[in-house]
Amino acid sequence: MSSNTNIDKREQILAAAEKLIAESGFQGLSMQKLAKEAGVAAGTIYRYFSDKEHLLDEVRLMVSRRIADAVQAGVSDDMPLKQRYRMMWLNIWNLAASNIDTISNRVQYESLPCANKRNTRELEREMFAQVDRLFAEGKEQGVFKPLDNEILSGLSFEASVTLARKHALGFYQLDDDALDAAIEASWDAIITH
Amino acid sequence: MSSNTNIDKREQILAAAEKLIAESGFQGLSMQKLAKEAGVAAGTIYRYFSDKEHLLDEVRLMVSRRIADAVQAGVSDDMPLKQRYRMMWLNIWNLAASNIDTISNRVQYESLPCANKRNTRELEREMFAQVDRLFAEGKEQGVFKPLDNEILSGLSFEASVTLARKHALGFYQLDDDALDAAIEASWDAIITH
Amino acid sequence: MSSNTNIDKREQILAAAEKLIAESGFQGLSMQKLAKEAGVAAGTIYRYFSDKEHLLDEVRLMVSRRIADAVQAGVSDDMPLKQRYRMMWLNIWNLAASNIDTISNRVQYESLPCANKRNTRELEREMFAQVDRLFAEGKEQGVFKPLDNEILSGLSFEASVTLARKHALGFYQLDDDALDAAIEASWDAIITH
Amino acid sequence: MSSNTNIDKREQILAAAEKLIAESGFQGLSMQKLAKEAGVAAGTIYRYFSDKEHLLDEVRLMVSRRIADAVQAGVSDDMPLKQRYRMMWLNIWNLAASNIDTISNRVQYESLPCANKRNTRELEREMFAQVDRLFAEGKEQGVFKPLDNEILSGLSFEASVTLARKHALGFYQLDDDALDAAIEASWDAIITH
DNA sequence: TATGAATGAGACTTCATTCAT
DNA sequence: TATGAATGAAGTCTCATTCAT
Repeated sequence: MSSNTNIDKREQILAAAEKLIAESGFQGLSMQKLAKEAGVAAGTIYRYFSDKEHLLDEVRLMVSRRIADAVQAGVSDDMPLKQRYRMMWLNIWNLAASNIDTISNRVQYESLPCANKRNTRELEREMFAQVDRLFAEGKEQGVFKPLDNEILSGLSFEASVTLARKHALGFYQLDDDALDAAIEASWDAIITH
Repeated sequence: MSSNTNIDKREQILAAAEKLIAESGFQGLSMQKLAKEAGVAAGTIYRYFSDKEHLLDEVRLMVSRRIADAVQAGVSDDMPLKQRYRMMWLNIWNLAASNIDTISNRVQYESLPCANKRNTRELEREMFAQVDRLFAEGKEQGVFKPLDNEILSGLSFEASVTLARKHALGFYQLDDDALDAAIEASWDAIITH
Repeated sequence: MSSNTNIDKREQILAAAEKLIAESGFQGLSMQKLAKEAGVAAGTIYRYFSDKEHLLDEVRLMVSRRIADAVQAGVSDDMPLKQRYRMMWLNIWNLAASNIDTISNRVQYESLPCANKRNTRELEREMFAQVDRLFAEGKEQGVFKPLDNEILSGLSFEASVTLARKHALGFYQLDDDALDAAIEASWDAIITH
Repeated sequence: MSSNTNIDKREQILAAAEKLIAESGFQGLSMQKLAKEAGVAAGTIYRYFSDKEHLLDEVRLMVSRRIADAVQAGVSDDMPLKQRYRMMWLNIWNLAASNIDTISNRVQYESLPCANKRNTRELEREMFAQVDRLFAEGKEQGVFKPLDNEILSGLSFEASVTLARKHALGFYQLDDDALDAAIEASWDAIITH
């Protein structure tokens, strides 16, 4: 019982943190507000996280994990390349649509000092394994250009993120046809012609 | 001499602000630190900017302007489309190389509340007029896909930004050939096939 | 012990505030100085009062309550009118003598914006119920002039306040006979002749 | 010409100060706002007043002088006592009606540290010479009670001030009859019976 | 004499963190 | 282990005053 309670408290705090960040950004997150939202005392937070920076690291990791799961949802290695690509692209896009806060704060998460810690980066790498496998396989088959995975990603999926963010912020509207055209265009960027 | 002392001081403050933001992000920018870095008293800042928010607006505008100038440097409308595209792409890339701070914090600037003020957005639109003309002309000639300029930009130049940032952060190394390949790849994204 | 620690701290702060205001007026009251005088940290004040304005409201209320209690001390409705009047008049006078700070700053308290809030005024009305009853009864009996209570008060007790203040500030000296004469004179103002 | 200009500037500053104080109280008076309102540079104020405190002293004196003039307006020593009394009482009352700011800020002026400087007090004494003569004459004739002038004033004219202030602040309404009754009542306070 | 840009101390307030309970 | 009152450094911003022009 008690061991579960601990885990729950930790999760409670992380969940509350994510919620508050989504609502009011990082500047809006104070430890007292967090304590209140999580339903614990301020001092309790410090039993699970050494300090605010550590807490933020963990929040970021949690969010990355959720994004990774969402992006790779429904994708399996035996699907055709193009189908996998479209699926992940749309997963990213829909993530933005259904969960604007998360995506719109992604840049905030990326701006955090911890984002560059080697440890954190490796973890994220692992989480996006499916993406890596897609690129590796595509290059092996000669479908994709022989470029570093990071670059292929920057040319394709990052466009999805960028476009989704601008879309969420209301820079423009996209109908289904235009969305499809954007997917095809980003596909053009990484395939050989 | 005396007539542009004011202007100088304003510039001093803006330059110092940009430097500090580049070094430690927005959270790291306090008015006291800024005053010290700019070599003025804290109160002096308030002669030129009504409050911190206004200051940040202006920093953002200055950075946007610098980026716009740098991106469009050397580009003229009578060059061939491809040459213009490569030039701007490389301008972005080199901007990141020579001025890591500016580019690496671009996302932070975009997260600022003011980034969505209509006024600010229109100004940025004007600044990137050359980019808009490139896309317009390319679509007219049937070279580019018939997509919204914002989307074409997201598919091509934003990739440059993304790749340059990751490169600057040391995620990977790129030799000249790989760089050239990346440019060609992003070009593939926007042209008709 | 622990249950009334909070109350104590609140009282500490209010008492310190009253003292500092008495010493140096409202302009002299800074939150830092108050914290020091109260023996707490600056931030602690904000656990008990949302901001300076709220603090000042509460100080005012406390002072009003103390004055009301002191003024009406020992007075009961079954005493003769004149005796009640003299008692209250002297209570005011003695309050000034024993507690110069409080009385000498009464005008300052009255200048506070909160002094005109309906809520606050009603409270004060209740506190001076004894005074109101005195005037009501006196008018009923035909002893007092048929004037509004506020006006009767302005003609009689306010004179006590005014004279006590000037006396406390050293404008003049008053022996017991003169004091008695002043009471009788103010009594003359409100009775029918 | 130049000597007049100096005087003008000084007056300009004092007038602007009074206006701003009437509008927003003492807390609202900053030297920069004052400079702007007076149409001079901030530094200029310091050519005429050694510091803010000195400036406030002078403002207070000016206001006292204006009040003294207003109070004694139309009163001459050859009028009957009662007429003089009524005239001055009404002068005070009307001053409050026509110039609420001045009267309502009187308490603020009285709270100023300088209000107790001997120098200032003597000056005010002189200004209210007419009042002093009224009381002296009245006592000589046996009409007034043989009390100190300060006390007679506290029993009579101060009531006028108090009532006028509360009236101006909206504590109650007074018609002409009630006003007349109040004057008579305060007269009762100081005459022998 | 007049200016007004510059100063920097100090105002109010927030908040990450600690520690006695 | 959990609490939450207390802390005090640091934040943004104001303003009386000075001084080079």
